Amino acid sequence: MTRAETSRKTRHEVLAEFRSGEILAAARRVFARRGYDAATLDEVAQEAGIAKGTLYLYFPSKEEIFWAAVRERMLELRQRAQSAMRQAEGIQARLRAAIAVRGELMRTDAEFMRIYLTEFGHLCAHPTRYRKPFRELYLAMARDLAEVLEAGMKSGELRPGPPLELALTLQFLLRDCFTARYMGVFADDGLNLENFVFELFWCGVRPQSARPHPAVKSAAPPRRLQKTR
Amino acid sequence: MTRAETSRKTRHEVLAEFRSGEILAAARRVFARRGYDAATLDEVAQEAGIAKGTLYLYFPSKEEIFWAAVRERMLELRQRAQSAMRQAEGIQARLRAAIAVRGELMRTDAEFMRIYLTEFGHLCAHPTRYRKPFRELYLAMARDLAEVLEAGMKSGELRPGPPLELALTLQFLLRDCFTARYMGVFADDGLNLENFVFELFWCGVRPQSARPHPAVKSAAPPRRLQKTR
DNA sequence: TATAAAAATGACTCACGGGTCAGTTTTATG
DNA sequence: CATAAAACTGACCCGTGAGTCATTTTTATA
Repeated sequence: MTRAETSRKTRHEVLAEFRSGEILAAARRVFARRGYDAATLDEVAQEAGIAKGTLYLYFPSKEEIFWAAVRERMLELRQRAQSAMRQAEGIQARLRAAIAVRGELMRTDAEFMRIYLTEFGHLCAHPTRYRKPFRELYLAMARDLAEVLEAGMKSGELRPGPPLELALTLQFLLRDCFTARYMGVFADDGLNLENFVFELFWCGVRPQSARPHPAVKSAAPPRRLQKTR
Repeated sequence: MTRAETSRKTRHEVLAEFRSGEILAAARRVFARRGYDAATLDEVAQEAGIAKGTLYLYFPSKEEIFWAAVRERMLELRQRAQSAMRQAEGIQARLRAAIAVRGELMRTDAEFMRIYLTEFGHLCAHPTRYRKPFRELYLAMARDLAEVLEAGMKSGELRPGPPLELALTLQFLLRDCFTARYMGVFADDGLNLENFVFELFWCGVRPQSARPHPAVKSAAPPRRLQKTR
């Protein structure tokens, strides 16, 4: 076997990869619509335009399909966040970059977002085969952030605190605020979510100057409590 | 029918209420262990020490049992939070009181906490019969908090900002941090969760004095990144 | 104690969906 | 084109669990 042959993917492998990708995309749509438990593999197969049996040529079980669909996106997210943070300079810019990458994903991949938002609790808490790898990936992203925070604390740009816990907190805030926006609880306009989260994380709510919370457009007065919607 | 008769509960009603309570408590234990979907009514009945058919004398469906079990505790939580906030004086004390009440529930009712943490996403997002009332109750609690925040903004104790969004954010933070603690991701010692959340919400992470983040015990140095556990 | 009403029971039904596999179609090869 | 291998199909199998109801047990009453 030549070098070229070992490094190049065979026609079969390329096709298999393509098909897997299609299946995972279809799966994300269905899991987003129904949630993990209510989703059926019949529906996933239909969505992917193949027969149910074919799913089992590419994946061994429903659980594996789900986890593969989620992992794919999480790995991408981590990659992008890492490189965005590396490119930025200074603690503020790095945090904003990390936030922006997550915001970007939320905006562009509604299916993944919905899965992430609704299944997060189960992903973390219930003893499925994929709980451990999920936690590890989630924690790894938090650790990437925590390194930035820790560097900021050393340089004096941040006040000292527990870096990993603060990093997790920031990840939580982002997920939650996007959930809330998605659910229609957060105002749809006049509130830049990424800015809102950054500002809160950075400054908190107490008054330190006459400057208003920058999440509010200066034109608009502080919003009044809104009715349920 | 005399006045006394209309206001007093009959023996039958008292017993029925007691039995319902037992069922809901058993249901909370089972839903906490298994999650909504994996929980079976056979197990709930066994846990309650009754036959499955008996469940249906008190509740019409699995969904209703679940929602009744959750609602009961959420209503209690709201009551307690309201009265705690009313008793406290000043914005700081009121926020701390609201946090303390939630922390207290998390500490004393592990079953409810686990349900709340793991099913939150589904509760919010999926079109079940109980989604709307759940959202309303959750939002109502946020609005209670938001009123306090808004008063603080008017009095200048807080910088201006969107009150409902900030209130929701605080609720999110609390749930998430308790989830993290519960999952063993947050440090088990040296980190007072209620204090940590309050401080972050109040001050953010940027340096404003030499004072370290009070969430860290002064004796302990800032914690290093920890390995997955 | 006799008897009727209320409460409780648990075996049963039935729809559902994950997973299988014998049979069919497509593709690769000589 | 012939033939074998690979890919795909979907009807079927089977465990599961929500919800039912004929029967039994308990309670209230006269």
